Amino acid sequence: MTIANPTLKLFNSLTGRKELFVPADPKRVTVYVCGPTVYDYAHIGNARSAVVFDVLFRLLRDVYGADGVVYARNITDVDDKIIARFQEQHRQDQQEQQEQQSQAGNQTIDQLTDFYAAAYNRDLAALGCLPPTLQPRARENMPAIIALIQRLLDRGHAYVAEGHVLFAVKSFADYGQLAKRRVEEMVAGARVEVAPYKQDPCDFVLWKPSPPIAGASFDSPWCHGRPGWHIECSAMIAAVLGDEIDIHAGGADLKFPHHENEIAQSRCAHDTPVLAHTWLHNGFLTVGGEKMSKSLGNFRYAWQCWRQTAAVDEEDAVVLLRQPQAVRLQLLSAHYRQPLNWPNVGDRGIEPASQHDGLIEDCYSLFHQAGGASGDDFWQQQQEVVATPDNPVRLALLDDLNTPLAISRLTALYQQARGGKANGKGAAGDAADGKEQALIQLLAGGRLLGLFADAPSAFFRAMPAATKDTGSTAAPATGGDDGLQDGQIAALLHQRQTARAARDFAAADTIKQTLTSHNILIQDTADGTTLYKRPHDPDWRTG
RNA sequence: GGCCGGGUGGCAGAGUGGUUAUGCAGGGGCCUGCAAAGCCUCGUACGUCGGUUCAAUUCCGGUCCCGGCCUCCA
Repeated sequence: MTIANPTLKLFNSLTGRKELFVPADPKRVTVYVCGPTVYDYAHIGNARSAVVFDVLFRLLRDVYGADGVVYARNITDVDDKIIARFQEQHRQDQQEQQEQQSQAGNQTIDQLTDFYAAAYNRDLAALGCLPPTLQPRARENMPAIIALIQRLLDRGHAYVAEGHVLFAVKSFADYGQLAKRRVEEMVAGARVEVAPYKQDPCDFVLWKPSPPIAGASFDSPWCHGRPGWHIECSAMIAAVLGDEIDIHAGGADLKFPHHENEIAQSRCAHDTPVLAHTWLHNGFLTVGGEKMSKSLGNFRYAWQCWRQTAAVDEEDAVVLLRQPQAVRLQLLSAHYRQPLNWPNVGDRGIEPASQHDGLIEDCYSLFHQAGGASGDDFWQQQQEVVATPDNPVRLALLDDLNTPLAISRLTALYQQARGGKANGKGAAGDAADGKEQALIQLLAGGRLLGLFADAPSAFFRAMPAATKDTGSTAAPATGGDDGLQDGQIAALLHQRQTARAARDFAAADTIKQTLTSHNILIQDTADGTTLYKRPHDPDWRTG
């Protein structure tokens, strides 16, 4: 595997600088991203993190080869919030006996975590995220977690107090390195939990006692209980990737204390100079300038951004409000380290169309046009296409994942491929060839961003009906099926032609309005024929 | 209080020591009976005050705002 142009630069939170990324082993680049705690659906801000680092995964695969990258994203299925959620659900079920088991009908904690883990993976798949190479779960790694805690005890970095096992922050000189904080400063103005059994206010829990709870408590050498929040990641990283990894990523709010504590645990247990060489942290989604969060209540579930219900039993019955790919592009429309403003939900409760919805559709139109009879031939032939080293989208991503720039480059490739805005310098002879190449690189560049996974025909079949802001108070169209058959449309168009020929424009426009009200778009052409299409059709039909 | 990050045209959002992305919205034009589609085109923005410089939105300093983290959080 040749490594093409391996000049990936990434902003490393650990050093505070943009650095050239150099993996320890180019044949096995190791990446760990903090995954979800599965007690609820992911909101769109959670999805941002996964989407951003999915782009990283794709770029690394491009540079180091698909087999050269190991990407682990955990599932946290042991957590106080999960227990709380389960008990709350249980109470509700008892209160509303007559109600049919709603979303999950989760009888056990196992079922609850499995349910939300599956929902998480499904939402991300819809957003075009590749499955991670590995998806370790906390509960399945309990022996590794316990062994790691024991190791920290043996090495004098942890102690037992009143049934708890605690990490001794004082035993680790570099504590605070990632967050760039000093322990004394934190304690000073601090809101750290000062428990009497802590040797130092900043010490944090590795293991805590718990009464037996099916699926959420475990035996250990110290007491029956469950692990603290941070130890699972340390244990799973070591278990599936190694003691020292190349990249560790997550949301900016995980930097402290979560990642700081991971570093302390892992480095003290393994006696390593770093846990990860490169640390990446993504910024938040904001709503009206405020961080989107569950506690503020200003969040949207990811699925709400493109479908009406979370139910997925019958895919065909699900009404798409928007293309999930367009939601993905919107998530990538700001640089990952910056905050990204998420528009307020409109009166009708649906996500406003983003400014990039049109680009996806336009690109697909080109693929479809290039795709022969089925419309999919081009897309099929280019299944294995990769970006050239100088693909402008690729170059933008190599510079610290500059996705906004990449999107503008995508737009330029689209213009080139379509032959419009003749700023393409390939004016020399091979204009057609240049367009063809641009189209291929448009597809390849888009795939680096995680777009264009669907075949054109499938994409257009799934197109939501036009819900352009018509000011109508009616519910959004539920699919654009309007009862008008092709024959009826042709007849109406014929009538309109006749009226136009007679210069009876009032009659002609009445017919046009009828068609428009049925979501049929029409287009008169220079040769006198009239074309029409429904919003989800890729091509104009002759009428 | 400590530590980060940011203030760019109507909105969103890149970037750069001098030629000033991109998208959305908007204006004008071609085309059209009218539209649609397409094409062409326009808007010279960088919080504020100083400094460095031939030249600063871009570098430095002050200042004013805004956001995040320090507690569960992507």
